[in-house]
Amino acid sequence: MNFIEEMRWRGLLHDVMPGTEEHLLEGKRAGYIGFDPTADSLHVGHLSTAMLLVHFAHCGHQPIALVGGATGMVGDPTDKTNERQLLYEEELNKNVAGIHHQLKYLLEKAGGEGTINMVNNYDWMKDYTFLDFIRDIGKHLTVNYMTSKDSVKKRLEFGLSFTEFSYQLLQGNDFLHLYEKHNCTFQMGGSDQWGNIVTGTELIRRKAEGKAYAMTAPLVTRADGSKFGKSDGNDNVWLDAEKTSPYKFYQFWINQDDDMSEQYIKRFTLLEKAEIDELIEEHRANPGRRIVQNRLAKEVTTLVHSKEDLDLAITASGILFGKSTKENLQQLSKQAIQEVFEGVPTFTIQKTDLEHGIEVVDLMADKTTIVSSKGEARRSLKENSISINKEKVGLEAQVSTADLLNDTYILVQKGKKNYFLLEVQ
RNA sequence: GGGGGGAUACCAAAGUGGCCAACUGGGGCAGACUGUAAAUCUGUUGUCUUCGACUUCGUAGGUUCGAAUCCUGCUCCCCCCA
Repeated sequence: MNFIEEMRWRGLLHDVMPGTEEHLLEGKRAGYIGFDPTADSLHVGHLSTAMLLVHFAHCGHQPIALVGGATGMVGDPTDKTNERQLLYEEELNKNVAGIHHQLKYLLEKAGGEGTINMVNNYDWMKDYTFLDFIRDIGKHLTVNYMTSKDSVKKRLEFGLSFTEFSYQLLQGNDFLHLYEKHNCTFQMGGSDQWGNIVTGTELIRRKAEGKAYAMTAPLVTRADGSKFGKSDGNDNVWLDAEKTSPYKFYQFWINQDDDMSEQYIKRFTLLEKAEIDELIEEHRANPGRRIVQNRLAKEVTTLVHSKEDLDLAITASGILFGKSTKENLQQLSKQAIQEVFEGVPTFTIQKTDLEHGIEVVDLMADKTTIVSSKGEARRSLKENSISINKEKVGLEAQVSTADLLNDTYILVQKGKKNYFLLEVQ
């Protein structure tokens, strides 16, 4: 299958070096993407680039995933306005291990065992001495060339340490190394990586007198246009089930608006063009059924987590968003509740607190962190946004042991989408 | 080294002695309408024992019946001249 052609219809082709398509059509090629260990788990932003490798493998090529044990120590200045904080070695090692594991799992699940070649640039950088490096690598590139990169230029005005300035040399050297040792002639990445990638192909041309190719994909943005993930806040969607539960992960995809879901289904699933076209057509004919969102959520949750996690997420979503009532909830067994609400924030409260009834305000503000203050608790009650066991409650409402589901649980809902489970002891 | 300007809630930005828990915009959170969408409209966005009280306007003091607003020290930021 023609990889570039595939990328083109999926809307994943932002920039491509001339001759790349022909080069890839000549036979099986090795291509890589680098991931810096900025956290111990990948997030959806990484997933979008990781999918490039998945598609690459799917088209019959050899994917190489590089974990940046070395580059992570330095920090990529791209899209950073401030100098990056250096990571401690211990934290770095943990991050490398986490990311390594996730990438391997993901790629093998999508492409079969043994499809992925995992490398860590720390392995070839750790014994490289500074002198050797500046003589071997630094000699081939001019500072003029390096400073002309956008990632550097933007920072020159505000300051950029020599450390981060050197980042592109490290990434360039990675490409050179893979070219020489793994016959890797192709690098992919997000569109912000173009500068760093080109440094690599340039280095290969000058030092190894070889020819290497590259392509970048548009960055995934949220509905509001901001870039996914990285270090902004905790609203990131992580691949690690501990950080973002499969249920939440599933909901993330379900909640995408129409435009986004059409983009995402091309990017994040391996479905064929004909099938996707059909889904989109069906969806547009009847948008209320959210066909694309549902399929997207199903595919991605299965890929990243598992079929079992998906089934639970669907069951949970059905109960939470379907027309279920208090009676439905009461019919659930204790075990079913536990399974369905896996990953929903849970608070433990004392049974004695409930015996004589307790004001909902006190319950939410004192016994849990559903709201951050009593003022907020009252406000949300006035706004009519709080439900207990699927029934809206007002300011005066009280909760007692009579409200317990299965003698153990109370389901609190704030707004339409935020659920909390209270477990009585 | 000299001169000038600034620091206000999540962000931006008004307010320059009492009408200020603090205009306005963005963001957030919710409600209505919907399709768990978008757009739109509405409410809300310091804390509490909530028709009232308390704590907030860089920081520490002071003046005053009363200060985000005036004075002094300190810290940090920006600009201009050398």
